[in-house]
Amino acid sequence: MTAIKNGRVRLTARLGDYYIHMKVFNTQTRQKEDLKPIEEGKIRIYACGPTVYNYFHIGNARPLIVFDTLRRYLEYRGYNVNFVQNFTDIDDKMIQNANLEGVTVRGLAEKYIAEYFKDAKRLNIKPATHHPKATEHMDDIIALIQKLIDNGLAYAVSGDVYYNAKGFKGYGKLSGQSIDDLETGARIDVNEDKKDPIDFALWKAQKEGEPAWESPWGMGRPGWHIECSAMSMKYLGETIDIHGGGQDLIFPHHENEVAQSEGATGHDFCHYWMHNGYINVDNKKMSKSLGNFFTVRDILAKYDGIIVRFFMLSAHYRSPVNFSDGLLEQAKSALERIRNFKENLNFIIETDKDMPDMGVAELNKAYKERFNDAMDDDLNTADAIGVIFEYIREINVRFENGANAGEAELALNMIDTLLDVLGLIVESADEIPEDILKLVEERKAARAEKNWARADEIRDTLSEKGYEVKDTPDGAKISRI
RNA sequence: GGCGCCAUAGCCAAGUGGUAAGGCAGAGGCCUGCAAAGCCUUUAUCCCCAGUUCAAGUCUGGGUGGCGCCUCCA
Repeated sequence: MTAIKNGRVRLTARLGDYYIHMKVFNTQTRQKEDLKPIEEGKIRIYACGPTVYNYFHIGNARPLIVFDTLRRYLEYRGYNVNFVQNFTDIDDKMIQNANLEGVTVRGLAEKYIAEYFKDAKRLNIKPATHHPKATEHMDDIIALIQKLIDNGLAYAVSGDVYYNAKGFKGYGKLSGQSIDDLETGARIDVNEDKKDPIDFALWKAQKEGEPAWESPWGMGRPGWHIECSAMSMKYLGETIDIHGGGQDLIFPHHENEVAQSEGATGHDFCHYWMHNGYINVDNKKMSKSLGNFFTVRDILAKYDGIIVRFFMLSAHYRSPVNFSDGLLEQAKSALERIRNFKENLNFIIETDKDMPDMGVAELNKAYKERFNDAMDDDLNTADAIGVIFEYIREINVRFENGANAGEAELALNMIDTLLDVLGLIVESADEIPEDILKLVEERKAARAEKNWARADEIRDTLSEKGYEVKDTPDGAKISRI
């Protein structure tokens, strides 16, 4: 199969019965690689979800939006995507905030999981195929820890269980660190029970007043990393295609997941590691510990979720992006152009002029290919958005003097399809109420008599009622503001 | 100290070694009763210095500036 881009012919490799176009940047190899699914036509993705101890912030929103977009794109390309995103509902912060809010850890989790779905919906993030919770998978977690002990990669010490990092020969391969370097940089751990400073906890013995579960090592709770290994394996099998998350999870979280999963199964845990860049504020990483973060909830009070989503997708997912009100304003204006385009198309459909076809079908094909090429190139959403705007101009030029409804419908379907892949909902015009239509008619009469004062007066009235009227050679166009 | 990332117009941003997409903002114009939308024109010695090459924003080396991971964090 060939694809023509910039006048040059690009050859794509044939793999099995599929033509695999997509390349993704793999953190482990630090290069773009062809995405070859384990199972033809299917993709298994695990993305680390939020710890549900508070509303999620704009930094958390980035991986949610990025991997939701990846999932949407793969589905659009015909893959069956099994997308798993966990909720961490037990850890130190959960316990701390539950105490602060005077609720149980479970109550805290329930509250913020519900709030998560509200915010996610406004960002147009689809629910994952599965949303497993750590506290509901204790048996799986415990079994996995036991297996690591049996494999000689973990040891129990007075109710705690630690992973013997040096026992896993691949330790450090994801983050590109050698064990020795890690050890040099490791902080002195107060815990004397660890055999080595780089060992990490798989199970933590219960402390006074903390929630705990029964285990072969006594009452306790899982360490930070083990839940992802256990739940990934349960829902996606021992080897997955893609694992996603923020760059700050590469070490230690994902490195430890590799050690846990591969230490237990003896084979590859994940083929492609995809990590998104940070959201910065004033060029500094936004983080919970620095306290310079904005919750999505706060931002949504001022900006539509789709504006936030567009803002995120307007840069490549691996680049750091600065966050500010000014940039959201720019995103808002850019979306306005798309909205106008759709409104103009709807108007053309209503008007339905008797005009010859203008080659929209061919145009759609060409632009869809360019859009796909952009997305195939490591999910280059910024480039894909550029393609959408170029398409908009191209159609605007061709439809300068109107078009037949069929052509406009083709264009509308095209733009809706592409926007949907990116998860960008741009609302079409609602039904216009009778009283508004009457005013529009009245204004039309006034204009025919060149009674501009009256025409402008009606336009103001319409504006107050939330409608905007635009005059075109083919009549007045009315839309909601 | 170890590992790594980034630097493209006023702002945001894409860019496969062959001569700078797109969006926002600004200026001028077309259209228009006015307005809006749309269209056209316009705004870049691609951080600096060397090198490789017929050709470098793109590759190599060296600077400068900014940032991150190695510790809870997306």
